[in-house]
Amino acid sequence: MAVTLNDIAKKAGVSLATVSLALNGSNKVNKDTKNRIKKIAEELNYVPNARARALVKKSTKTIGLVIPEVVNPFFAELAQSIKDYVRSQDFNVILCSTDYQSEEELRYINMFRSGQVDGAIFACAGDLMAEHNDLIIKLVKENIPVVYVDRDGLNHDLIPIVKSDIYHAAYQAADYLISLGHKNLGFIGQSVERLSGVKSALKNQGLEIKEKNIYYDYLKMEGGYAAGEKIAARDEKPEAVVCLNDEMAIGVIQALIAKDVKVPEEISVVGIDNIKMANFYNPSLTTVNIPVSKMGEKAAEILMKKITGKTLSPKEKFFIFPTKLVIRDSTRKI
Amino acid sequence: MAVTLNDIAKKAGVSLATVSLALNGSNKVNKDTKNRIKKIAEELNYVPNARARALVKKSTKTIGLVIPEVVNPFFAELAQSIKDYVRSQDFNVILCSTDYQSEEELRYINMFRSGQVDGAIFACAGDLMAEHNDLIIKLVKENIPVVYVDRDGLNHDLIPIVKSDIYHAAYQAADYLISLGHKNLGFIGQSVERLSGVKSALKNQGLEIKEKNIYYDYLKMEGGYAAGEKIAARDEKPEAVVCLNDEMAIGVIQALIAKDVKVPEEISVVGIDNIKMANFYNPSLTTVNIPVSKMGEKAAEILMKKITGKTLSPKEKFFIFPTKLVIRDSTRKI
DNA sequence: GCCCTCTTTTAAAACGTTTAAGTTCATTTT
DNA sequence: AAAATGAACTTAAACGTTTTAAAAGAGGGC
Repeated sequence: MAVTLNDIAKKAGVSLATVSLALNGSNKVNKDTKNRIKKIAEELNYVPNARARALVKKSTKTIGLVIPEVVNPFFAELAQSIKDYVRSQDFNVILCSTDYQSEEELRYINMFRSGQVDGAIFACAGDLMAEHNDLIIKLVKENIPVVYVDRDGLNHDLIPIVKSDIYHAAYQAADYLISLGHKNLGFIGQSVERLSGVKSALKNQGLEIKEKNIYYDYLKMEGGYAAGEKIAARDEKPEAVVCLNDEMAIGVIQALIAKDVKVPEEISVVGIDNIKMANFYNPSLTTVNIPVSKMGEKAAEILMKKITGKTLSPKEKFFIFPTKLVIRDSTRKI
Repeated sequence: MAVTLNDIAKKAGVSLATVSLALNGSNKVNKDTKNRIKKIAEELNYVPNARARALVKKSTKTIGLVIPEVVNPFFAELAQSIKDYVRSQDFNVILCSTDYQSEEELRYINMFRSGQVDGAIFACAGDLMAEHNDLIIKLVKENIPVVYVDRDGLNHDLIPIVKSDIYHAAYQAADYLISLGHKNLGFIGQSVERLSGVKSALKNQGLEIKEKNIYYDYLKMEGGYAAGEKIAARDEKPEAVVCLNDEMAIGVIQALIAKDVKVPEEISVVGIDNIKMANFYNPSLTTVNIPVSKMGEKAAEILMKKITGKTLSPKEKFFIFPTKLVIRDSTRKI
């Protein structure tokens, strides 16, 4: 059905090889024949068969992007920026969301091994995925380059990592709250790294976090809401809370407001990420900016370098982005 | 480097065909040899080459999903639901966001023609993309099935369409505002279909929309914010506004609040879509639910039917989902 | 007319599968 | 004992490119 090189060859009265060479712009074929062939290809509405080409070129011009979910502004922005970069190099991205399921990630790893992609980016998947690190290293050894985004791996030579200083982000958030005069802080979410950032900011001022002010809720808005409800129900509340991310922060605020606890008058709330909504929420959200678009772009750039066989600078093997406090209306001075 | 059927064949002392048959579970090969072959394949860590398989099977087990942007809760949810469905059939999705650029869509159409996907879904792209409808029809005739989601096409036999009754959604929104006692309505966004829904709800009550209450701003939060600022600056404001989508509604509310115009006390605002944030915003947003996940799933289901050569019922060629008013706190009775 | 060189074209292998059409050999049928 | 059947396996073509090595042709110099 579809037009092939052979069809063009017959019509042009030349061999298939000449057609291939001509269409790929080889300078070994006569200019006139080249033009004639191109014209015929145009007429016949020829499109090279990507599947056949992939087989011989050993490349699909496609990368895999593994993220927990697209329905999450942070990952959506990451996906967008990665897609934008690779598209500029004529690559495509296969969307691989795992929904935080370990088996799903496994399925993707196996798919990658089959050569359906030329490389892959794995973004922050939580600790449960750590068990796959060995498999991913195997993948890399089988010549499918991988780069990590905000995910811990041991072997930066094999798997470059692009990350933000998430520990420092939490530190900045807590430190700012302390500077506003808050002493009794809370933390919402499960993240060892962030929690320890908060703790060390407190420690620097001779303060501590109370165990009962730590809420290990689910890392989405619903989780934040649940934590907010529990806080609202307490007599003696924390004065300010740091949330794992902006979505949780919004959930917390929404729950507090629903229970008539005023933000920031009664409790200051700060998020992490600086998603777009942080600026449009009411009250607008004080947060720590994570330059996710830049991170995505850098990760894509590094991956493309690996795919095209370029060598990486040491810095590119462990690329860390700074974070920045963004002050808005969900926090106030005591 | 990578293990092939041939390697296994040699090691097992059989022909390559037998190996292929055995691994694909054919019952034409002796049980013992089958097991022996499978064991060897396992030992050698064999993974079938997806590129080679794609060539002979004329299928990549991949579909393309064309959306304007991922960074948009509506499309993110659409993408997620589509991905979930096709994944259950062992397919993958290539993320094709156009950023509302017509040329980008064109590039994707050409990529699809090259056989890199087995089918594609095109989601609501606005009127500027209409020029591609003919090309997309050509694509379908070249045996790449397509289904539209909330996008107008003429030929439902060739291109099935899954949509929500967006006209009715706007009608419901306006009708509800009228029932609350509002007479002087506004509309924000560019959408012929939605605007006419609003107009006809008004007409039914002998009312009309004033031209100066229509704001043709850009369909994102920033656009909503811009419109909200303009409204806040007016002396005689509309009593209530219908927004093209929830994001715009949030932008409008944020601008109004920033200018000390109370929502809903002074102006009622209603959105369309019912994104997750609508429920978590403050005030929570009255909106009209568009069942985007269901739409995505249905579109994926229909596309898979076409890919696997099943015939569609007439209903599936034009599948329309009902919308539903969701009353929250951004509207109030006069 | 012959040898060289240079340009242009072609044949054929390769990529790694799937699968239709054999072949072989043991077993059953007549 | 010859013929038919059937199970188990193999051969080889096919998928549509790319690419290398070889062939063919065109001039040029002697």
